[in-house]
Amino acid sequence: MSRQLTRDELAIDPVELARRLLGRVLESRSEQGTVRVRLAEVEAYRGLDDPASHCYRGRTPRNEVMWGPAGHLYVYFVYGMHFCANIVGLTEGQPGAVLLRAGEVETGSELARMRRPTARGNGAVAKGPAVLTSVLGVDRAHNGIDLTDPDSSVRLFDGTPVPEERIRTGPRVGVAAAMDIPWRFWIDGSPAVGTYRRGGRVRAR
DNA sequence: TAGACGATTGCCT
DNA sequence: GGCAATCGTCTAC
Repeated sequence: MSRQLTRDELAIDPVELARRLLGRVLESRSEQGTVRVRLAEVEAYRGLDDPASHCYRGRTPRNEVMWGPAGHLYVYFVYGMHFCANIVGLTEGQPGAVLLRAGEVETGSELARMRRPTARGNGAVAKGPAVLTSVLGVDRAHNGIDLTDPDSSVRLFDGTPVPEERIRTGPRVGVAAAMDIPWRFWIDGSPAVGTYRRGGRVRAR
């Protein structure tokens, strides 16, 4: 069993944190069972100087968690039907977080498939931020949860390290602002990482 | 208080 | 590859 990460290890710049989170294992426990996902794709959002970040326009009730201590989970609702999960980085008073985009299901693939029967990748991978949250069973109720607390239902473990040469970086996905900033990190060759889609969604209708 | 829109996904052509 | 679904959050008035 691998070691649970400490708050000190997560209280760093989100860009550096994003790189370090690759290969880490996120575990969610519930009455249904346990699902463990090895993170394969993440994106950094650094508060005040990043126009794509939820914190760019200041502190609001929604982004409150991002302003708090590192190692907590920031979950938000998007597009009227999906949840996305972030891990808060930096220290208190300095907003910033890392969006969890995709991962490989290590434990509980049956439960994962049950939670997301139509998901791409048949339960072995969680490809996409909203797929990742539903596979883990994470929703609004998990907003603000402490990933470094041994008693939490969602916890973060050190997993297996990723060799530097397998880490790739590129522009963030689906954000219209600051598209040129290469703050997306992924593990090269991971089955959980999809093809790149340009940011700046064209509005339908 | 009304209106615009979003860190997405999956169905349909 | 195109685009609809769907609603919480934020901004402007």
